[in-house]
Amino acid sequence: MQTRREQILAAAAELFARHGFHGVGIDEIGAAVGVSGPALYRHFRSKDAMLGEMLTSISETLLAGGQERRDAHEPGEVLGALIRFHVDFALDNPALITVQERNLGNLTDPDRRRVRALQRRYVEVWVQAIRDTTDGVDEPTARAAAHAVFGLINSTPHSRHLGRDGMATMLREMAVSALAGVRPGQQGESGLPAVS
Amino acid sequence: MQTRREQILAAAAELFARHGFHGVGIDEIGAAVGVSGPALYRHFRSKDAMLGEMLTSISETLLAGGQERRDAHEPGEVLGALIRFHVDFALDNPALITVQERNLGNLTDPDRRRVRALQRRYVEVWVQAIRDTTDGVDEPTARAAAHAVFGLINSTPHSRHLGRDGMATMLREMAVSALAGVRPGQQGESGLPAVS
DNA sequence: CGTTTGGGTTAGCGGCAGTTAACCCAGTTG
DNA sequence: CAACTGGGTTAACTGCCGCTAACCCAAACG
Repeated sequence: MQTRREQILAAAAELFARHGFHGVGIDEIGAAVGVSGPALYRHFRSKDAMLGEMLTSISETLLAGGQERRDAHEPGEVLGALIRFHVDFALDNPALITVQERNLGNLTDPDRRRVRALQRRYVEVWVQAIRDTTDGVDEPTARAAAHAVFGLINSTPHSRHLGRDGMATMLREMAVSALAGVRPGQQGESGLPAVS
Repeated sequence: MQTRREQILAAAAELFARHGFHGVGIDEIGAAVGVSGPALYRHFRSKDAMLGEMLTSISETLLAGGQERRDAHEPGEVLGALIRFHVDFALDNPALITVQERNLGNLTDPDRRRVRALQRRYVEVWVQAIRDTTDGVDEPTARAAAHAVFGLINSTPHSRHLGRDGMATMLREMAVSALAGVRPGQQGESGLPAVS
């Protein structure tokens, strides 16, 4: 059973994922849990706060899961465990994954800082695992590779053709292969610097 | 040199990518091109129309590029060409990629249908190329794999650590490896059916 | 040289969305 | 059993946002 807050957050996540943060009204969220409109203010200080809590809790869950995998496995096994973990999370929480990807920009400034910090630490776990697995790969490359694999795994919500388990196996194998394709060596420094 | 419409669309794309469609006001878009507010209505019928034209033109560009690659290469070479093409497009138009990923849901109904149709055809080109390369792989799997690779390549805007060319090489290699990791065979039918 | 036209301006309207106010009412609880 | 409290309701305020109106003005053009 879920507490009311969780119930609301789940419904809101679904809606935010589909229509974007600003595309969803307070009344719709209320309607989705059977109460109408301003009743939500008994549970959350504001709409922004809902998104804030949602994204913070996702990031915390990911970070905690990542650290756990890192601490519970031999260095050579960590990356595989991380992949399994992330694939499962993405497949079981497609709405959350979508919201986290799309709506970082709609967070309030302090919330965004918090979430960014958590995400950075999660990525760091991956970076370490990647560098432990394929040695010789520099840190920026490992970070970029991690982001690329997140993109691959998080593509899940956009293609629900295979069953949940078929999808899981395919994503795991693709992720493993993709990371195996990351070459150590040249820093790749040749293009223009970032714009932003 | 760009026509005014293109200039506006480019600015709008940048803003939509950062703050989401509903997070950007008409006035901000105007300000971004040096005119203020309702001047945009000399060039577009509505804000919705701007997004519509933006996404339609992206999808058309992708589809055209995909078909071109398919027609200009031996069957065995098509997939590689598609990868190069898509990687280049994503790296050179990060804002557009972001908007296309995030804001499909904010399109007007007819526009969304149009864009979806174009996207489907683009995906179909990939599916064909994948099945021609790794034979034995069924269509749903190929489609899911295509989406996964899009996710991988489109992760670009979120990680600008390497230079443009370093990023390009890495993404190409990861994409190739990821697709090489797609096994033919079992249909993966074991999970729950899609929710939506 | 008058006039059409493309592109711009500011003022203002109408609607909607987030939030607050005021009120209500079941349970629990001393 | 009175009183508190948690969770709900509807009405109303306020500010923003998309869009239209009305007006302006340079340059092209017959």
